[in-house]
Amino acid sequence: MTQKQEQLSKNQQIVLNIIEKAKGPLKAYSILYNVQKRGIKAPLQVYRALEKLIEIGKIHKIESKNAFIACKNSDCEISKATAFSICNNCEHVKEIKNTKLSKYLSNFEDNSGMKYKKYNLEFFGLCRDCKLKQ
Amino acid sequence: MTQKQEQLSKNQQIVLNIIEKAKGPLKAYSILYNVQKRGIKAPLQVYRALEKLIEIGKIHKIESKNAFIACKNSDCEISKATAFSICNNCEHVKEIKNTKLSKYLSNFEDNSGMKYKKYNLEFFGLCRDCKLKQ
DNA sequence: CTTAATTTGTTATAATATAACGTTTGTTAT
DNA sequence: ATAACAAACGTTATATTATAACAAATTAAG
Repeated sequence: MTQKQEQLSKNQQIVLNIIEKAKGPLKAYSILYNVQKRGIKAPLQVYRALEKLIEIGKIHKIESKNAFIACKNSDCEISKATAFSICNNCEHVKEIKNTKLSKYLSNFEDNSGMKYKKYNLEFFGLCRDCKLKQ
Repeated sequence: MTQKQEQLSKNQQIVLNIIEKAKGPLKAYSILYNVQKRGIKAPLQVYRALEKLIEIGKIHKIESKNAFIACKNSDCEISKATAFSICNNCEHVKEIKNTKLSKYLSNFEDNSGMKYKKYNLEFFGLCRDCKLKQ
């Protein structure tokens, strides 16, 4: 077994647990509220944990929502290529796991010849449930 | 001539002018500072103009930077499909105009069958200048 | 004109995020 | 084991980004 086990610190583990248990993306201050019973008292403690967790690819930030979600893409150890679908109605967010898409985007080059190491894509629309309810 | 000329209000015009003259994306409070000589005094006046300008597709928000940039894509009247390249070093931001890319993304469907009306894509890397300087 | 809708001006405040500082804990090399 | 260094922690204060609420002024449409 060559699986490199990332050793998380206490606060990082607490914050990650909350995010992984959540049904959708969580906002920083909502995380803070949730972890106060576990000893984390200040925003900065949360933000520092979030920063680290993003860095190692355990979570992602949904930029359009300023919210944080656990990575479901087990094979993106350090996640530089992210894509999400976001329902405009119920706000449900799902990480998109699509090899064709990620290959397409990872290999994309614009006319300036600039090659990209990282991208974030956010799709917006209505999820199936919300489409039916309309 | 069926060109629908959007009639902007005074504040909207002021804010748009600043953004169009800028070399890169501007932050809301930087815009505020820049337009105070023209009578706009409060953040809300700026944010309201920004909201409208985004709605009609004159500007876009760069989510990862909380900054606003003029739309260079003259044919996306109401811009629901945006893509940007962002240099991690010099922070230069450029709107990507690439028909293949926008077609690919506009037609993208994930396995849930969800179809998207809107997307925002932000690529990160080193622009040519910064790559050479490294 | 007058009614409705939009935009404005203003004050206050909410929500999101980081600076700066010193302390503690964990890792690595001797 | 311990010195030296790096990473994480705790804490206070503050910076940055964004919206609520309300009344007045302006503009568009019938």
